[in-house]
Amino acid sequence: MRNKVKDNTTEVEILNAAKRVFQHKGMEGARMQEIANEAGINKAMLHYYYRSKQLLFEAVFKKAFSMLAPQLNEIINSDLSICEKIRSFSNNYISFVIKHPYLPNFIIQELNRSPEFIQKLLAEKHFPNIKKFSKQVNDKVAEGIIRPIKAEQLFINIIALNIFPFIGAPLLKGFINVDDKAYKKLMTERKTEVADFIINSIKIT
Amino acid sequence: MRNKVKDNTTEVEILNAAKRVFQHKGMEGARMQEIANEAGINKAMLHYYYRSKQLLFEAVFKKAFSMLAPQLNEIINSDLSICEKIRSFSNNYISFVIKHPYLPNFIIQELNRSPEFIQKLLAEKHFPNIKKFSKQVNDKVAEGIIRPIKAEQLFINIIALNIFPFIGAPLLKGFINVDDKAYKKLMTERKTEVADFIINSIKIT
DNA sequence: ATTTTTGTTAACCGTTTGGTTAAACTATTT
DNA sequence: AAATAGTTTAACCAAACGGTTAACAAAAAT
Repeated sequence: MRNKVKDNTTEVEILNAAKRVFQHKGMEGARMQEIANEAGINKAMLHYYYRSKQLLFEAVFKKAFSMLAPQLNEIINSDLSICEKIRSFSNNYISFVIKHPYLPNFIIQELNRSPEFIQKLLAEKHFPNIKKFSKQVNDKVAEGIIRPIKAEQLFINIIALNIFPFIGAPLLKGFINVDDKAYKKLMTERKTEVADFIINSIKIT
Repeated sequence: MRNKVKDNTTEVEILNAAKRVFQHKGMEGARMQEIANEAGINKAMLHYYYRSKQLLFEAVFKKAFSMLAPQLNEIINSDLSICEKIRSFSNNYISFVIKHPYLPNFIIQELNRSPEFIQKLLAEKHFPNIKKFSKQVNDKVAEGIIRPIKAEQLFINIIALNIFPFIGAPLLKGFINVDDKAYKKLMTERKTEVADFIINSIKIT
């Protein structure tokens, strides 16, 4: 029937250009004309392929979110031990975000702008659920393997220690007074540092 | 000469209205007309008192930042012990942010939008410097009182654990699947939970 | 070969935006 | 009470915005 080897470079090129512009400037700050320029095509094409700014934005957002979701799933639904989960997630996540430094801030910022959006995500894909991780933590606490802590609080701590340094980079760079290069080195150290910090806190010696 | 009891309620009212609108919608999302409506006055007054959107925004931003800076200073330049600093800061900061939940995200978001802005802040006020805290940590590590950790990493961890749960609230609420009330309860618990978590990690038993 | 569909562009459109202006109103000074 | 300075408003403006249109070019289908 339809030959699916259609020339889709334009559609993809738009999405990539939109990704770059949206991640730097956010939904409100981004301009359709700028995205068109970035993609090297006419502005009307954006509407031809994605109808509206809102829909183009959602396409970009969902793609960005789908790049992070699997990693978060790992911490929740793998069969590793708690400590292994923490080491694995911290290492993988930080390595990933060093390569895509605008991603976390983009997602967090836009979720704050329209918090109802999370409902859409929660409905569409089988959204990660914390239950398994929760049970695992509660069991280990009961067994006396790790210090008493609510699973929710531990989860928040893991996410916070991994994600925040990238979102708060401008602020933190100012406070600890380092340039981009030195800051990036700190982030690289955190691949193991974060896991050690968490495990030191929860492990009973 | 000039009677300085001038009726400044308009100027102040504008700033408060601008604060509300900017903190909810950000610089790009905020509309001058909306700020005027929020303040219950004519739009021209905004320009009469603050000349431009940019200057009005900067006034709001600096005021917001000046509400947080002293608390960050506490962790850096007080004479408390490290553990006392952590307990005091976590308790005070979280209590404060529960009352002003939009503040951290507002500041982080806008610093990411224009990271050069931090230079302005760094120049104007005597910006907090991490040196004293840094020395304190290095000394205690050398004395064997706390586990080996870079002062910068510990500082980042403290900030991350305290600030992120508010910035990442929409995301975290989705993941751990709780409503606003339950989430707020978690935040209240964190007033002590965060400090315990950190101190457990660094204290040598 | 020619009709139909798909892809692309320049020009255009109505609305919204931040910002201005000139006049009116309200104190305060003289 | 006249003049002056400060405050507030409605009306206005040019530029920028997201989005549309109509004409056209390239492929595909007939």
